[in-house]
Amino acid sequence: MPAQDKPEATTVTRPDRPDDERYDAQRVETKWFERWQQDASLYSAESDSTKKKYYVLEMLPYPSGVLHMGHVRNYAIGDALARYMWMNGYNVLHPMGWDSFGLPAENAAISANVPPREWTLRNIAKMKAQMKRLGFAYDWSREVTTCFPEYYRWNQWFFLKFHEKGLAYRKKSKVNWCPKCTTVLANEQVVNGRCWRHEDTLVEQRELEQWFLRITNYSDELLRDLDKLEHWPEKVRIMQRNWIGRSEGTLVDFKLDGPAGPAGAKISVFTTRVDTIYGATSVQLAPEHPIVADLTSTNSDLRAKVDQLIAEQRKAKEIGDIGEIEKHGVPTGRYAINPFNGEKIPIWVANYILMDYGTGAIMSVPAHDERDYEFAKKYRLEIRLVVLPISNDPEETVAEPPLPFVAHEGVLINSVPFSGLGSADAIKKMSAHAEKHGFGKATVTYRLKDWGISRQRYWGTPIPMLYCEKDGIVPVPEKDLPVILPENIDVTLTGGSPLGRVPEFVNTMCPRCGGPARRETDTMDTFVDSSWYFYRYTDAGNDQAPFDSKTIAYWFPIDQYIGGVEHAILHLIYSRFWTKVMRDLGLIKNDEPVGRLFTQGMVTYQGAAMSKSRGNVVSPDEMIARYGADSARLYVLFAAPPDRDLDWKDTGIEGIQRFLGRVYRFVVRNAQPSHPDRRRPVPAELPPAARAIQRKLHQTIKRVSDDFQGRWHFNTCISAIMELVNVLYGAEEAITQNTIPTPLLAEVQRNLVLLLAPFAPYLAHELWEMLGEKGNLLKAPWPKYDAVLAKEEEIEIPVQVNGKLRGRVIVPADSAEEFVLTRALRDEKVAAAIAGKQIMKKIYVPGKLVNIVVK
RNA sequence: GCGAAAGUGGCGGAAUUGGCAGACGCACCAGACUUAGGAUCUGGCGGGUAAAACCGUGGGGGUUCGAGUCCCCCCUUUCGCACCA
Repeated sequence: MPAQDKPEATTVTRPDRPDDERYDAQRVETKWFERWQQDASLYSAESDSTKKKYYVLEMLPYPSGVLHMGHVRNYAIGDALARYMWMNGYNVLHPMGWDSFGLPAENAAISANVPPREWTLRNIAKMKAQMKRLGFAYDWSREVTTCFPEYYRWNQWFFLKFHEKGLAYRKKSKVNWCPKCTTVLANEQVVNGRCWRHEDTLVEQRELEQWFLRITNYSDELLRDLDKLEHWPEKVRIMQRNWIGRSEGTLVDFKLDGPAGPAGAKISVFTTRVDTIYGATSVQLAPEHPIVADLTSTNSDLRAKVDQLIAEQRKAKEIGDIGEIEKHGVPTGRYAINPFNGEKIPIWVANYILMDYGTGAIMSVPAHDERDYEFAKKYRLEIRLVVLPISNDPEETVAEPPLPFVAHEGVLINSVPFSGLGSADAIKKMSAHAEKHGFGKATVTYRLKDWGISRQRYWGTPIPMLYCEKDGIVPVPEKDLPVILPENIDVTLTGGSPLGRVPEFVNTMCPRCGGPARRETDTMDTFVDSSWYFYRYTDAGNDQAPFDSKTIAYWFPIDQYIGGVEHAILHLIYSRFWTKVMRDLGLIKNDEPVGRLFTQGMVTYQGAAMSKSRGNVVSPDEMIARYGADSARLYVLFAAPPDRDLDWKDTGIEGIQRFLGRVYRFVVRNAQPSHPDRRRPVPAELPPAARAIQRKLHQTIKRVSDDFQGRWHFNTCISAIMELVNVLYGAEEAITQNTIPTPLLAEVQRNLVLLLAPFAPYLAHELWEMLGEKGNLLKAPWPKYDAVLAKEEEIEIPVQVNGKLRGRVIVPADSAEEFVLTRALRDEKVAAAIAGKQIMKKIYVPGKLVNIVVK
């Protein structure tokens, strides 16, 4: 509207932009938030659907009470994918739940005097409200809350099944104890000798009776099936492979020379290089090896030295660098007999031998092992060469290799009757020999140990076991499940399992003999809860079974699982184990729970992980209040590719807000919801300005669609949409002059909204309505691009001379090589660059570039 | 020590298959509109030069008509593993 048409402008304060063109995120988001609230089944997965299914899952959070930006990023990725799949016609399962057992609730009870259940439920309510406000499309009818008896009774049920199959057992052993958690930890929960929740707290070793799950029965399968997980990040697979730590080798028994103590008369040694056994010049024991106790029982001087070694090992573990420890050892004065050659070799105790790997004893072969070499040098032990490098030339006499010679390919010497054999061959034959003579065998060891699940804490699933004086350990009968976690108990006292102080809980009756029995008072590790929760989503209300097998067959495996890499070992290996056990129980058919895994990067602020103690926490609530949920979501997707770490910048989100404002304004200005032509086909012949818009539109649809299918670089998707919007703004003049046909203008706006829908659902819904569209945008069909329309008619070809850019020519896209080269040579700057020189070669890369090589 | 990933303007990042390095955004600069601008729009924005030339993807070498991209060596950062016998 021309300025002279509004004479009152001098007196009235008037924004340049009418209010209805300004994007008010709060107004729009509140409006849709309220509408979405009213439809509880909006995001429900269909049961008995004939559609193709898509199960997209984000790792369920611990209900700490507040979402952080890492959550927002995780869920924004999943939500975009879920919405994209809905728009592509899939039956999408996109659930959410709460990993709601665990220590923080108990600690809150102690510090704030709020019962754990109350504290937890309050937090869940807060976080759920935040999730809803962020517009995440979850099927809340399937919500799983692990601290509810409806859920944890199935933990107990599974435990009984595991127990029946011999996969749950009780044993006394050294276990990891965190003094701050005042409970036991699984091996997976110990990081560099410290508690995974308390970086500053050293884990102690305690001897306790504990329940274990026999994950080691599945070591091999867990390892083998990693190869099937081709859509998992290589990094995670490597971490799991390392954790399982499979190692092939040979067990060899060395007889103890002289009198034996209670620990026995032989020392079993594990080695991967039995081919070097003729070079063994000592046996080295871990300081905590049981035989060491025998050997030192009459020698207090030696005992003191061994204790010193134990202390050194502990200290090194505490510092977290057992690898750096100075090698130390003491001779015991006793000898062991090498069963291969009958040789007597000295027994030492050394601080670099670990009790928890292999057998806690090794044969020391200084000539062929770096550590043994270092040790032997230090203590002047014999170094005997028994393997030579393979020579390529059989005539050549092989020189002695530099020591230690650790290559795995070699030829045995000094090892009659095995001399002359190659190492690999020798290992097989010598293992067989040991087995035949009863002093050893080929074997496989794993680093993976059974999963200790007992926790001496209150806020967890009670382990459904009883102790009867007469019948011993008795499982709670299935019909008596769930064993309810008592409420209103005082968890503030310390020392022992809190449940042990609740007589009503502890004292019960033995189901076998009717006599008095005591309940198990430990609770389960919370990783039990998260090992199978995603199965429960498929049938969350089932009170007859954990789930329905047929429904699982439809939904599993999970198509896309998204979460932080910090669970690469813990949660993800336990989940795989649980799946395999459930399969063997006949409950499910799939071998693996997760088809595709995506690990998103961390969200940092000022270069560091956000944490309350650092005071660098960016609050999603504050971002929503300032910029709106769409902006916050779009920004976390735009600022970096999702697999990379993202450093939060407040100015960045402002740019996103501006962009959404531009989109909004464009549609407000150009929407023609009741124009009769808006649904008509776009004419085949278009003026150049219109054709440019059409071309850009189809290019953008292609780019965004391709990224969803492929590499998930949502940052570039969003860039592409920004480019489209920039083109539209560039065409504003053409639009006001009516050069852009209405069908095209309507189509480009519809598609723009559709492209934005997975990322910025609030704005997209608002604009969808503004465009006069009646159908639900959530399931509106994803736009298709036309490759022909996306193609440029004319392209600009850069022309290089000797690889340097000298000019450009504009040619029709389908020009022949001949034509392009002719035009290139005719270019002024190019002609100047080759003047007086001889053309050696002319290269034309179709549609890309020309390079003229001259001399 | 072993393994993996990464290193590109002032910043986040793009360049998907060996083919115009710096898309898109932030910051900054200029202009327009304005009583005003922390709104909006338009333009500029690797270094260098009057303009060119020229130089630029951690460093060095190589392959190629052509290298951010492939190969070799080295440096740095992050992550994982770490006396695993």
